[in-house]
Amino acid sequence: MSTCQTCSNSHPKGTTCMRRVPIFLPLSGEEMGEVQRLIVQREYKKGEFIIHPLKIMQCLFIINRGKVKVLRPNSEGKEQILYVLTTGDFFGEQALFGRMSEDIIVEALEDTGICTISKAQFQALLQKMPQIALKMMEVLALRLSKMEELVESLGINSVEQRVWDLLEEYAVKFGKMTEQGTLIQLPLSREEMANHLGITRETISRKLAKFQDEGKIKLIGHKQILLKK
Amino acid sequence: MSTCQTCSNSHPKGTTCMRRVPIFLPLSGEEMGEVQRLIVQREYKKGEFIIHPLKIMQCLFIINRGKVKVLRPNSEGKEQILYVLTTGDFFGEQALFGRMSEDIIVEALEDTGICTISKAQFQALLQKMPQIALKMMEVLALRLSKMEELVESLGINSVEQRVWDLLEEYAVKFGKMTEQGTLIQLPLSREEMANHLGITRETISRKLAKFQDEGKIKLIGHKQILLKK
DNA sequence: TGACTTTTTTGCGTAAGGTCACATTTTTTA
DNA sequence: TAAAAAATGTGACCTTACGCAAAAAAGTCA
Repeated sequence: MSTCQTCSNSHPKGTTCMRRVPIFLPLSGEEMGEVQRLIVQREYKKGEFIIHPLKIMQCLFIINRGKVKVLRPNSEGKEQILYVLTTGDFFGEQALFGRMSEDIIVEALEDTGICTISKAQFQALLQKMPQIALKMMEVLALRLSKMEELVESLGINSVEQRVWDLLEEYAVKFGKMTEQGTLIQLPLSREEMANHLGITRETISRKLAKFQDEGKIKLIGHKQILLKK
Repeated sequence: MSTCQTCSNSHPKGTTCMRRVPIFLPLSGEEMGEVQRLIVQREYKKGEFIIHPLKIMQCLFIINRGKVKVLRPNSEGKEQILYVLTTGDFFGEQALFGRMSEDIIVEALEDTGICTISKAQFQALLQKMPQIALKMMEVLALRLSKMEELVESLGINSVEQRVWDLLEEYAVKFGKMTEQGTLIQLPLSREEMANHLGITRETISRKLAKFQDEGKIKLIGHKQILLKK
């Protein structure tokens, strides 16, 4: 299922994954070493569940490599995708505050390496190194702001606008500049994108086809889109 | 427009508004007194803007009495209501982390008393009393969870379900138990509720009428709803 | 209390997205 | 590389909420 090893073992040269994690950036080298020893590294295969109602782990997860999707399923089998998280992002913070992370599911979108710290150890860490709490608060505030943006988009933008906004977001996060425009490596399938935007698979297909007809984008296979400039 | 006075002045008997504010609960009596001296109390009339793009104040706002709505307007004049906040809730935390609070508007829904602490002073406070940061982080995580719920609702629930969920939420927050059921004092107008749920004024009217026909609720004037048991 | 204003309700036609069924393309696997 | 599987695209039809307009109800103020 998943192998365990200390994070430092996997970086023999001493370059640690912690440098990529914003919430640990304010720490001194010595403090980082201390945190390092608490971290357990885990590996997840594409499609594997990292958090699942049937698989409860009370710890903080920090993505070292790869991508995950965070989603809430509803009773009728539909699912709302909340985030796509990648290197340096954390999740599982709900569990740290005693709140059961209700029905959140986190699934690996590709092979993913994750650092975990147990709830108890992380809470002790917060007491000892309050800088982490400050930084974490900042990241949470940012994520909140992001979620507020999504609410605005779901609430007042037209479907077409929502799809376009998503492309622009992905262009920034997953795009590479080329001569013809920005080439986006899509992290989600059509169905998953639809589940993020609160629409259906068919609708997103139609909107993308429309954008292509209008010359705004070029669909390349199913996993790439060229956003023309 | 708004009067200023230290919070302690408005509570001659020494009972301070701070006791109602979760993020200050972990503080000792002495620490509370210290924070108290940094607080400036302001009063806002119903309909007055507390945060507005044209009225930038870099501070943390804590509601002492009353209710406010937090909303994001879009370019076409529509507005998405994000939260209704009340006694003990805070807002304006975005500004504390250097992020411009883009286009957020906060407006008083009724006459409201608010405690404010300047950005600089609050940041110093966080350094000095890290318990506040821990508590604030917890509250932010809770609010994030709330926003995720709203996204789920906007994304996958039917309009009818959304309206019903809102009634149930208000029943908990603003309802009083009576013999016939829960009497809800609505904090928002039909239009505002619609702006929260991403639908139109007319649609929410129709759904409420339908619920009434089905015997689930009883509309009492425009500002009260009886949720029958 | 009565006139006035604001908010809400309701009817009706329309547009937009959902649903279903099936064709097509891409990706995966043998 | 070919066959199988998975994902995506497309057309026809249907449902639902929107938008406009006008009526009704509730709230407000002199």
